Amino acid sequence: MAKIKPGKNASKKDVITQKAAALFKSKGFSSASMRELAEAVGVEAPSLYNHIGSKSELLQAICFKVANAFTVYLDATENNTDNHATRLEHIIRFHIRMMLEHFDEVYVANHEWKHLKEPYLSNFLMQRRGYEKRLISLMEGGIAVEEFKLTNPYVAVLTILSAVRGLEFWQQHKKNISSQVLEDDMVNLLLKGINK
Amino acid sequence: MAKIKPGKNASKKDVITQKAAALFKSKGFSSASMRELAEAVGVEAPSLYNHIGSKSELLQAICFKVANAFTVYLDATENNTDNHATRLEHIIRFHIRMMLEHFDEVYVANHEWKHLKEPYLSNFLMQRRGYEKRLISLMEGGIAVEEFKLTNPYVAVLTILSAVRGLEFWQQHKKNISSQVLEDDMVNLLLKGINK
DNA sequence: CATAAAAACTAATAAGCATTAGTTTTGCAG
DNA sequence: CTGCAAAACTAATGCTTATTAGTTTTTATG
Repeated sequence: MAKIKPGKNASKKDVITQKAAALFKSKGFSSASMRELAEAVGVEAPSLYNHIGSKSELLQAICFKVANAFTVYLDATENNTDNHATRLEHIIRFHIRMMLEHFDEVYVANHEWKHLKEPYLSNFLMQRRGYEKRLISLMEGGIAVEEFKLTNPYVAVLTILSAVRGLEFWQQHKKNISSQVLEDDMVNLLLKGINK
Repeated sequence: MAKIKPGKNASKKDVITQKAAALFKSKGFSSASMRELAEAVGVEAPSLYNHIGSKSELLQAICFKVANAFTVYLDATENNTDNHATRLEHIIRFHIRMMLEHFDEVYVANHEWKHLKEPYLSNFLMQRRGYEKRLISLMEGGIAVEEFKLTNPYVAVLTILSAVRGLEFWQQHKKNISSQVLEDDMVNLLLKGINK
């Protein structure tokens, strides 16, 4: 039978990982079986193991790809000289676009990280916690120079991250409202509430 | 061996359901086993079936208990004569308190509803969709009478619901910040952004 | 104290799971 | 066109799962 044909830029492993993200999203990591994944890929289950190490490894790849993307963007943001409000806006817009453009993977990283095995679970949580702390620092800095309203920075960061995460529910209505309008509307809503 | 002792107001089934909510929250529905649940209850796994019908039934009970609580509160809210902003504030506060006081069950309803079986899955989604629509109507009404800023009502409702849902991440910091402060801060943040 | 129901127990079933072993097919390099 | 490595296949293993059956213990009632 025919081999899995890799796309132009995607290795076979990448194809499997992408299908896994879609499957883990729709059924959850634990309920998703390797047989189902194999069927989505167009192959028998044991054949997958010519390309990947284990089911867990797929979850790891997805979660850390997402986590690293956010970390890298935040690194870049911290190294520029925009004011706090502008930097925050860029970060929010990046979150929204990640949500819209890499929906399956972001969804899985947000929902299924619990099933990571040690030491990956701890690593993931540490990275996530570090990310939050850096956002909180940005918020505190903006409050200190009076770019943002005086408010609990934890609550503010939570509210913003959670609101953006909520886009996972909006996927269904995608057709009724353009991505750009959605992005602008949500950014406005969040910033006009926090900007002084 | 001793039977499960029901509390003053809680039947044995209620005890099992509460333990199930905690377990489903921490491990996810699919990964949680009836053996683990039995251990948490203090009994052997097959003994659970003297009180419940199946694992699925537990998930149904949890999800619909939560869904019904929200629906009942919204019914009451729609029958009073407060203005739109006040009604919205009450609803937000109710969501926050549900989140803080019935954390396990709300978390499970939010995260594990996917594993409901038909026809319960469809029922749940219909009820949820109906709830969202009623909130959107409230938002549209408030926009029409200029109590709320002119904005996409879908995005506004999404943002509010998602922000409140995000409290599931804040559980850890509970000790550092009182429930009342958290509630007030979050309500302020959400309303000052939406109120004209 | 006797009796009956409720609820616990142990043992067993059947299905599904990720993964490994061993073999055959495919496709590219020389 | 030959040979080798990559990747597919089939078959099998061992484990875990929810749930049922059948039996014994506990609890409440008269």
